[in-house]
Amino acid sequence: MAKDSISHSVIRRMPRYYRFLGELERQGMIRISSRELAERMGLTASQIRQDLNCFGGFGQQGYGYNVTELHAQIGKILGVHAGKAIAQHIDFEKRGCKLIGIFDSNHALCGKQIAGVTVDPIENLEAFCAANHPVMAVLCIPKTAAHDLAHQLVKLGVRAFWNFSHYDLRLEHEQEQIIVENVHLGDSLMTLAYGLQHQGDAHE
Amino acid sequence: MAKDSISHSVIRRMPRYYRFLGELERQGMIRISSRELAERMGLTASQIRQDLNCFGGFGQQGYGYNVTELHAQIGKILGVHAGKAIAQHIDFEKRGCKLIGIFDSNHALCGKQIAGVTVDPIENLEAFCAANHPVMAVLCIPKTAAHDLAHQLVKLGVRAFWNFSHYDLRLEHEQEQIIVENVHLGDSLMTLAYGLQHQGDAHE
DNA sequence: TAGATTGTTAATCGATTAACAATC
DNA sequence: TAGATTGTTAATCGATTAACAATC
Repeated sequence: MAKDSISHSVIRRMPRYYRFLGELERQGMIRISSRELAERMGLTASQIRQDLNCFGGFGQQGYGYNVTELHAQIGKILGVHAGKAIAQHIDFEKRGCKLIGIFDSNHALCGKQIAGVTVDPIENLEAFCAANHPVMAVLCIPKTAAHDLAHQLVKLGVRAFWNFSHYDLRLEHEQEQIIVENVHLGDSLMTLAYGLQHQGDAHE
Repeated sequence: MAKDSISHSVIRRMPRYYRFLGELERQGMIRISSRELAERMGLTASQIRQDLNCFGGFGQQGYGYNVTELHAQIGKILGVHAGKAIAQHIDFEKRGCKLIGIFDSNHALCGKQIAGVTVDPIENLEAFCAANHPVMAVLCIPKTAAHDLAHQLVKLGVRAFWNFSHYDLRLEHEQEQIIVENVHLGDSLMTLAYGLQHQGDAHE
């Protein structure tokens, strides 16, 4: 049975299960045991069973898990709707989202097409939100602008932020909860650089 | 005193300390206590002191930490060399790295400039590596190509991978350790979408 | 010196792993 | 039925927090 509240570490692992199961399904695999999935993913079988049982008993004793069904179940949990695999790098639709507008303050970019969407001047943002009620915003802007723009967007009804500015967004709203995923690619790069520098430090 | 091996959770937090301290320094702050830094970063003072003491005692009892010094120390730990703030979104130099080559299999893109570097056809990759000995590679390619290209790059001497393909790279090398930072923006987006769907689930 | 705040040890908490009864 | 493998409880491990003596 689904628990009251799922820990963040569990949720963060779900998309990875989703990816692996999608791949296995594509390869024609019908069933898989927690032991084998664990091997492939570099986890323990226990952990996989624990994780999945946060959401429900998707397996069958003596058999394992049906790949297609488990993939679909996790897709449902994560809110992935049926969607065509169209776009390029980040396939929004495949992940249950639809890219409906792109804005830039640099007018030289406006009018150009990105992933099938025309770039609009930032001045049109307010009218666009009033007309289309977007629920999520992707911020790829300098950190100096991130705070103000995010607050403006909250006023315009945006409730989720995928934030790539080098700034830790923390947003409040009286009525509703605002959710933020801060990506920080710079931090990721520095973590990698640290590893590079300390390569071979660990004896053994 | 620096510990033998630092846990990954600690290392992942260091770039964030680095960012915050850089900002505080820029604002002219001279000293800061673990308590105040904790408040600003949304952590506990204990955790900050524990984290920093993995690398050494940078503070002073009764005083706190010198912002500039601590920032510099963490920069040193993370391997950030002096570097001019030039490029746009990901400022490699600011993070101790230098972008020296970009390759694409799409010949239409070759010849164009990105962040001051000319895009080369992928066919030139091998000659480029022989001449320049790059130590890190950033992979923004379809997952079908990631595995093979990464192995080719290991043969060409690359020892660190910043991997954006939707594929979990795991690389081995007899002599040297290969380090990989798998980014998975798709997973990040799905985590966000989950939160959006379950907004307000948590009572209170 | 007295007050503040670190560095560090001990206690707590949460997440991962192990074990095993339930059951397909 | 016997074998396999889950779902779930208990044990372990690691990370975070609390406490406090050291000391600036």
